[in-house]
Amino acid sequence: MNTKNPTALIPHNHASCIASALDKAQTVCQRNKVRLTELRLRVLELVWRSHKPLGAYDILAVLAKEDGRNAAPPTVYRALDFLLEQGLIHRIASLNAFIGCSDPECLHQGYFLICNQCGITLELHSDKVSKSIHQVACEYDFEISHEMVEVVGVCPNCQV
Amino acid sequence: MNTKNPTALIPHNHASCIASALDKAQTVCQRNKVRLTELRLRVLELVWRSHKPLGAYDILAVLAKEDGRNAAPPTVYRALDFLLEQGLIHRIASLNAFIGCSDPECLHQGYFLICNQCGITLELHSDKVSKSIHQVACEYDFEISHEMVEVVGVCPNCQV
DNA sequence: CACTAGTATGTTATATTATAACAATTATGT
DNA sequence: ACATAATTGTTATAATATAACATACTAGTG
Repeated sequence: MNTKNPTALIPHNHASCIASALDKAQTVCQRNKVRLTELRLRVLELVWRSHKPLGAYDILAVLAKEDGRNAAPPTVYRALDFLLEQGLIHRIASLNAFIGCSDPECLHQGYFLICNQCGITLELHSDKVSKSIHQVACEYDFEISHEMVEVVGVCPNCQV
Repeated sequence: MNTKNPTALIPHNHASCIASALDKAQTVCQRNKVRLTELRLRVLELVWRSHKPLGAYDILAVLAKEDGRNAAPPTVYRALDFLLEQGLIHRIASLNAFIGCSDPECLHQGYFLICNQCGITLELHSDKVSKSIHQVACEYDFEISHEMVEVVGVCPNCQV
């Protein structure tokens, strides 16, 4: 019953994914009146290199290898914190890793489908999921500030 | 619209929470033909000391202080892994911590409401949430193996 | 009972992820 | 150019987790 074919799961020109993400980031940062510095832009680009979540220390390694920038962890974590605050990336708690936000221009919760074979991770925006969570929280008189939904399984490409 | 009053959020005889959890654990382990050793039982008891998720190193500290057992991390992590496998506890990914499973006698996914003020964490079993997640996964032809739903917010007790 | 195979725990070392604290540098508005 | 704030650099360390191998315990078998 596959009714959706997200870009991440089909062959595509990924360069344009990256370009579009960096473009949107510029827009968002201008709107928010914050500075998308060279470092932050570079970290965002690295996060967007694939549709798989990327760890902070992986980013550090690329910065060292490709940019000759022997940065220490705080440098990367600060850039990641900035990108998180601006809604340009999400953190995947179950993987201690980060992934580009598919729609940074509007604030939202991200729900994720994570393939445990290939690592590709889809970001969903499901009203049904959102509503069911808010409803059950409401039943418990619980005031939601943040939702984390990470669904691990096997993507269609990796199913035998 | 508070329609539910979970034990964790109201004053209660917590000793009986613990006793009941340890009791159920015995049952589960007998059924699964696995050994609930002294250490594993003790770790489970510590996890059940409160309705707040407990870190592995907190457990280590209690073992050292109260039991004079100067265990190293692997000792605790192995006990935790065992308890996870038997479905006696859940791991809260966003907190790197562990909480007792409220209904270990049947296998299930746990959805959690986590209070960011007092730390108390409720485990939910919501068909609505479950169905919405499975439905959206199905739309993407995604085969679920594990769901993580951790909702952070403020519990009724902590609301101003 | 002694032996053995399997399970559980102990121990040492180290990997991985993340943050605190302070110094140096760079950008921005006046 | 100057003062201020924001950003990045740097050093050290905290917090979480696992690998690898040694020892001890348990349960079943002859």
